[in-house]
Amino acid sequence: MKKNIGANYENLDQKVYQVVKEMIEDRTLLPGQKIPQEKLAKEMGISRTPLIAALKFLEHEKLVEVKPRRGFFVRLFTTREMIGIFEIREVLEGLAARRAAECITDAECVALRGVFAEYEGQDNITDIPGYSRADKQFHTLITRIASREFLTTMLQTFNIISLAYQNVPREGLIQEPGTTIRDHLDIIDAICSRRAEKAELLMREHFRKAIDELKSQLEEPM
Amino acid sequence: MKKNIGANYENLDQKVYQVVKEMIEDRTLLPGQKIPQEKLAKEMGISRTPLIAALKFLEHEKLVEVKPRRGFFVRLFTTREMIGIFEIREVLEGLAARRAAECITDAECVALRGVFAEYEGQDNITDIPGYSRADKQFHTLITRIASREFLTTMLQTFNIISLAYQNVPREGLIQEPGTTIRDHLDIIDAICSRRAEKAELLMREHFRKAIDELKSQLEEPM
DNA sequence: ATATTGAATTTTGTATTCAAAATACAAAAT
DNA sequence: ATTTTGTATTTTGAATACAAAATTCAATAT
Repeated sequence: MKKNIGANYENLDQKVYQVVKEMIEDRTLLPGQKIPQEKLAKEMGISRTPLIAALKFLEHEKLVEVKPRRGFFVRLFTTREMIGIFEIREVLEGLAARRAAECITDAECVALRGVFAEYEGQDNITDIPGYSRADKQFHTLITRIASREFLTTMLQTFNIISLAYQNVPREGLIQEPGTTIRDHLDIIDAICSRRAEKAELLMREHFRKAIDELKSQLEEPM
Repeated sequence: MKKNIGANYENLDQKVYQVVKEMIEDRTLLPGQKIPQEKLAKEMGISRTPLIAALKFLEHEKLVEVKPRRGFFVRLFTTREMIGIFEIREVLEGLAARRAAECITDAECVALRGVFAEYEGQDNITDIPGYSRADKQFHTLITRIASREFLTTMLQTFNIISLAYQNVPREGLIQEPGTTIRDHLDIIDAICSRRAEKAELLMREHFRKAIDELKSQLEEPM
């Protein structure tokens, strides 16, 4: 019998990919900035080869952009592009919410309800970083409960893009906590009571509000 | 003044990527098969470096799979995974249909109506390869009319996966032409009459039928 | 002062190299 | 006849090498 010990040996690419992704996420690498290959590779104690492989991955996720013969740059998104991204999140997370409602376990319900527990009933939410983290967790958790491989990969990327977007002081939140908390709790209720159609609908409405907000930030309408 | 001549010099990666993608699409490389790097690179007259870069791209698109320390393999999809892919296509192409209805031009309407023109009224469609090509074009065209950068990239990939799936004799079609032609024409009507909501709804229903068909092919239900 | 030129330097794209791991296969053992 | 072992061969992952392109920056011209 063949044992599978050490069968999935992780290669450097993946590790480097993770690290660079985090550097973009936590704004060690800033949007628009050129990525210094040699320097970064030296810092990480590796050669350019695995770094380039990682950057190619990130290019595909649109977190990084290549300008031929000039190098890799951290992607800078326009509001217009963000609208496109939120339109996709709208339908994809709508799907995730529906799927989650269809297959959530009781234990997962408890976890999901816990995410915003400390903000519930609070009439003026001031802890923006904390709320932002809860927001991110809310979306991640629903995606995970839906447990669809492809969906998860795709949404992880969009989540990062969304939170890295523009408004740094507001920690990436498009709308104010006071406005969104109600939506979040309603969505959680729909999912936990296994109302799939409703969960999808509410999630989509939730995103449409963010899209409207983004659209209002545009000079000319679309 | 600085001229921009040759500014966007294409690098090998992209060309190789295109070529390998086509090899998967036209089944020169078969699902499950290991990709012989040295051999392929030699055939194309390049080194392994750009080939690996291209394969990493394809890995991200899920057309190719890496098993660490054993190489790249053409991805083989299970019916269960295909269901996941079609669920995503359902909502994404629903979005594309809605967007298309919102911004289609008269010229594009003519083009769109042309896609299935030769099959309209035909009571028994026998030209499967031709219909399969029309089907692909239908989806591609709607996506292009919607003109959303991200959406286009993502759907291109799923389209290829879908058409490369299992049933080779049927050219990738999940359902029979006789069943789908009606759907297609209705969707085209909705888009051309600028009924965005309806277009999205119809497109989603269209996909749900394919999903049901796939589900019925499963041993155990989901 | 500003713009232009043209080395010197850095960085990129790709090939080459090399150790470590995987695979193939022949010989020996069960 | 099948399984196991040991060795040769191939392939991978990653570093290094290097020519071509881009950038920098000081010197010169406008």
